[in-house]
Amino acid sequence: MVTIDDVAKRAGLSKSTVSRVINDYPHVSIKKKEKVFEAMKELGYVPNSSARSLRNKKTQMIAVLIPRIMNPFFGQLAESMELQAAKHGYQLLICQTMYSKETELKHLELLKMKQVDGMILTSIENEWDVVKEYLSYGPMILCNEFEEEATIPTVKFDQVHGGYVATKHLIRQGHTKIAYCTGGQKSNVGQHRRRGFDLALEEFHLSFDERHGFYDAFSIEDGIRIFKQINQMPDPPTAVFTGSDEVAAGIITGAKEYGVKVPEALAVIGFDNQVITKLMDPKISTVEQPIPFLAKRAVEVMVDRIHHKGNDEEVYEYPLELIIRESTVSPIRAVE
Amino acid sequence: MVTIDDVAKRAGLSKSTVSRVINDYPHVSIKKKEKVFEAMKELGYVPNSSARSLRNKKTQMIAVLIPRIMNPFFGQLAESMELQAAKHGYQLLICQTMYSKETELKHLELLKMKQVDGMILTSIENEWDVVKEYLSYGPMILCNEFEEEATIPTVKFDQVHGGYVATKHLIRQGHTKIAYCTGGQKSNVGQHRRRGFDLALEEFHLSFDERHGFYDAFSIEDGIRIFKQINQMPDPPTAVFTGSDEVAAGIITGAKEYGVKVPEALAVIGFDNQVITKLMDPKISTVEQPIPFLAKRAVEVMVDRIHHKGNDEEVYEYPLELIIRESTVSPIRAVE
DNA sequence: GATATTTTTGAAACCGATTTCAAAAATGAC
DNA sequence: GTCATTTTTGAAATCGGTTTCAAAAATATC
Repeated sequence: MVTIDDVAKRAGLSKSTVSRVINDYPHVSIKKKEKVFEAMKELGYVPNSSARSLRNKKTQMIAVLIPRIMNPFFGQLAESMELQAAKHGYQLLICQTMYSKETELKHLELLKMKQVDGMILTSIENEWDVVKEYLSYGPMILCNEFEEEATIPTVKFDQVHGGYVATKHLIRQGHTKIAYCTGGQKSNVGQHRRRGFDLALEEFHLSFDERHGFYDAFSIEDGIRIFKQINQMPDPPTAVFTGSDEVAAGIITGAKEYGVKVPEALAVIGFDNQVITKLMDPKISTVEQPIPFLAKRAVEVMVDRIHHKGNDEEVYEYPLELIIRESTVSPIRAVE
Repeated sequence: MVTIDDVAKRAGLSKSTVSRVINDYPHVSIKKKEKVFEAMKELGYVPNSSARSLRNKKTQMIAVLIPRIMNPFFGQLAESMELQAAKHGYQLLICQTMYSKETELKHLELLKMKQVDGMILTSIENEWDVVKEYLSYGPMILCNEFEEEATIPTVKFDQVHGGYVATKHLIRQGHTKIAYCTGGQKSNVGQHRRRGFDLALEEFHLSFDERHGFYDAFSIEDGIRIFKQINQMPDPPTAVFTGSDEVAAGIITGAKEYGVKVPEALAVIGFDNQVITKLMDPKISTVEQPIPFLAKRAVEVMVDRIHHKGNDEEVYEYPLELIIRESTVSPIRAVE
């Protein structure tokens, strides 16, 4: 392995000088600088990153905690963040919690070990009181998920508004019995969406039938299962608000199997605006979350915090936009 | 920051002894061992990972090069690898090349810098002659993609067979004019699939019309575009072999738009067996690649190579399985 | 040309762990 | 209790960089 000492010897200089050249410090004569470059090239020298990290107390790595890569929302978030991090000279360490508290805690240790310069949390499995203990070990920010009482930078979507516009759209289509169907009702993201949902109902003086609440919906399979439950109800809902496009796709798939027409007999709205919304028949109405913007800002804020710029009270909120397609628009039922 | 010296001082011992306890070395009396554990706990000590890496010359990190996370095939591969790597005590550094030669080269430097203990290549953008130069800097293996002349461990699918069974299936359904529609014809994965495709045609004494070859198909949009091209042909194919489920989904979506019936007027077969195949109407016939097995073996081989176990000639090949659904099975056309 | 000032350079300390080597302590054999 | 052997322990070297500090060299000032 070629070390800085080898380069120094070859160039006939001290390693201090070589180090200065590597880091582009001033006070090195052009002659010697060239000698160093020549020696580096001849030997194919590249600085050892562990040694650099140890001395600089910076690893140039940022960890991002996501539930799992194959969740399209988090996958896209991770992809965008990786590209953005690279632009800032950082590696992104993608850590999957797989929805497990223990796994999340294990990943949080990375901050203690100084293996990463900072940590971006996109979901939280443990109680905030547990997670916040790690704040003293390095910069942490929230992205997507959030905590009311957390005093760390937060980059999020306006989930209340997202839940509100989606629900209002369903109501405007003439629906009064709307099912609510999401995963992780514990999360604040989920709670805010629910608040938006409730807000819309209130505005139109509608009430919610608790039997129409499903809080374990994550996947396509969950959507299919839930459709079956809905289909057996004596007084079924005529519309479903879902927390993800996958769940919406599942419900539509289930409906097709049982010959229930979407949107005529059952309107379904998704969330995220994943590609699948444009492929399903009918195309799925949904709420778009501008993920790349969120990712970009999150990485920027993280990099700032690593360099002690910005402050812990920063909160950035991005708007969500309703996208109307076919799965909610029934000519029979339309009010306006 | 709490260091091993702080722990040593607190326990009234030397850091050598503390280090022995941390690494569970023998020859430490039970009494002192307990003292060390107590001190570590009181101080909340965790070893600094950069320091460890520098001294051990091991970072416990493996890099995996993939084109991009949002490509479902590579996303699933990355997800499976991450979980498997964690089991072996390794972090997985997911590096997206975004199909760029330069980005790939930049990531390869990680091996030079000793930032990772090894590298798994799942796709190759540069010429192999360029890539192989990095072999001297650390262990590298191929997973999914492969190179005939490469002398490094390879974990792959039997793509020839995959292309063959899919094509044979189409032929058996009575098709004689089959379009071929993939991305990256440069890759060996693609070439082997094509070989399987050609093999099946030969077997049934069919010829291939070069106007039915599309080699720039990666995404759903590409599929839609290609359908339009096919639809305008004077003598169009009656079946399409595609390199991914997304492209197949795109073609089907395009066909729907133009009122062309799948599979009656156009049979379409996908590749990968992604969830989308079960959601589309018609459900997409496809070739399943057992990604988790591939990922598991790749990580195992990588870990072995890091510990100088195994050898560079290892090649593991996994079979691909045809999955027949609706997009290729037309009652009108069936031969058998 | 002597002196003051600035620029350039290298020796040595340092980052936080692991490992070697030799000394100290404990144990065993008689 | 003495000597040989084994176990336990710590001082110091090491990994490969960066940074400090002081000395050397170059330049400026008069």
